Amino acid sequence: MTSASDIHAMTMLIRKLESIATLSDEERQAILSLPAKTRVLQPGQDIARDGDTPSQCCLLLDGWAYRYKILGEGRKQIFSFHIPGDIPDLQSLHIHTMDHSLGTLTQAMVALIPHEAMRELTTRYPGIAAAFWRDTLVDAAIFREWMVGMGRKSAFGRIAHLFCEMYLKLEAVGLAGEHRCRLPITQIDLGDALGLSNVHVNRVLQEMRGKGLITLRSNTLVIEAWDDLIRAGEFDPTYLHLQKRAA
Amino acid sequence: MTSASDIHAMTMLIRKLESIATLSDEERQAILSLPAKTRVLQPGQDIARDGDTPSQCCLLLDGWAYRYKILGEGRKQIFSFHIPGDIPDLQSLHIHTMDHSLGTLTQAMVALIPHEAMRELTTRYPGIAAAFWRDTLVDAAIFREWMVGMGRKSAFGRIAHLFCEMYLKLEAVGLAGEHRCRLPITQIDLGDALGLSNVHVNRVLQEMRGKGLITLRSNTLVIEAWDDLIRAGEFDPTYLHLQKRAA
DNA sequence: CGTTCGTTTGAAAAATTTCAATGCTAGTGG
DNA sequence: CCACTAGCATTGAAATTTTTCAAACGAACG
Repeated sequence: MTSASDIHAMTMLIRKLESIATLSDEERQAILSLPAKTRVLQPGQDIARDGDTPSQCCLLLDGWAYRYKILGEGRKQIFSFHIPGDIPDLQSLHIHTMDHSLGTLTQAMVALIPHEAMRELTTRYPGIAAAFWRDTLVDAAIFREWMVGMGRKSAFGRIAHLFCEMYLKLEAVGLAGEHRCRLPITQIDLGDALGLSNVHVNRVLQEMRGKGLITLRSNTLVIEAWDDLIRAGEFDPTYLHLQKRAA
Repeated sequence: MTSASDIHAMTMLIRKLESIATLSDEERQAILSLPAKTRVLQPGQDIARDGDTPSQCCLLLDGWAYRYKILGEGRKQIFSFHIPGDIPDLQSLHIHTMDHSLGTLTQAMVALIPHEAMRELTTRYPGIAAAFWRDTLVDAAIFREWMVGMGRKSAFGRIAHLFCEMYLKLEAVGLAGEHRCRLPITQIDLGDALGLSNVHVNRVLQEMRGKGLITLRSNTLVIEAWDDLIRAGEFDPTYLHLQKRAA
């Protein structure tokens, strides 16, 4: 189970875990020997659906994914955006029925790891279990931060906050720098994530551009005024619980 | 460390864990021998504060607690309400810095369990670790459901949904029945939890009363029309991941 | 070159907040 | 036992934010 792409897959996972936890050599080795099948997925494809009972976890190697739930009357709520290194459905290891869906935003490469292998690994290495557990806890901390936005911040503040968050998450795995990153999220998605209409998102983005805070064109975000953006979003990176701070 | 109240404490914890997971006899025994100190707290007292680095977990034995974060200009976001059996700061076991606060809503009795003891227990019993992990995952599932409300539901739907959720959570630990439960949450708290002004909460509650859905007086909630309330809140209990369904 | 999907614009409508005052109730001290 | 207070609930009116609707525009793709 160690084809070239599988080794790449597990290296990616180790990098991600080490951005939020510490691993021993033995633990790293154990992760490297996890079995996995890699797959390439098209944009807009579902990886797991609300109501499913998956038997494997999905490690995102390349591209973007997102978690969401469809309500009636065309309403949709997006819970999170995921980038390479993430295991967006890690929770399925202990929560057997999906209470939301997971899909791709872009073309994506994923590694599928059987739950059974993950359970063996976590049973045998409590330190790895703790690292995975911690990952799901950071996930929850991000949910809380989004709740703060949806509950108590203006549309402007919410969008600003999301931009700061995505930039730092990307930077932590080496996919962003110089206040510039890829952001393959439509204004409709942005609205569905932040609880806004796409029309309003559009207007707020224009306002942000007008104030010289950002540039956002063809899926590329450039943060022109980091400090101002942070202030507008009342952003404090503590909740990301990154080991090496990158703000 | 096995005074009468400590045994009561761990029995409470076992009951809670068994509402969402399955434990073996040996695991139950191990939990019963956890060390703990019980404390009585006054209403409105903080158990842990944003920025703290706690060294123990708090098992709620009696009374209500809640998690929240204070923003500037009098804004506040409440993330969750907690009832007996919950460990509201279980996450502190793997996330060392609090990114929000935990306080009491009513007078409360808590059992404090050192992190060290929790770590030993979870290292030695992967099944218990999995149960605790699962508990934090359900916690996250509830956050997601609140996000759906704040992002995509009307004030009416959000409040209805919260009432359904709290009722089922209480019922699962034997603290509610016959569509009636205690609810020591002010209209201000309700607003801070759901992202609404207290004034608007008040108006929506009147509307709910007018429609004969609920009665809410002196901290007691009576759900007069369960089916209608579920429909209004678009409530589906799947996300609570209770073992014994109680809807 | 025609679709399709996403962005942009304007105008009107709706939900919700804010402000400011008043009422209510339980607990406190006299 | 009663007045007093603090915290919560309620009300009305005006202001604001955000949504909805409807249409036009633009870029990418086959």
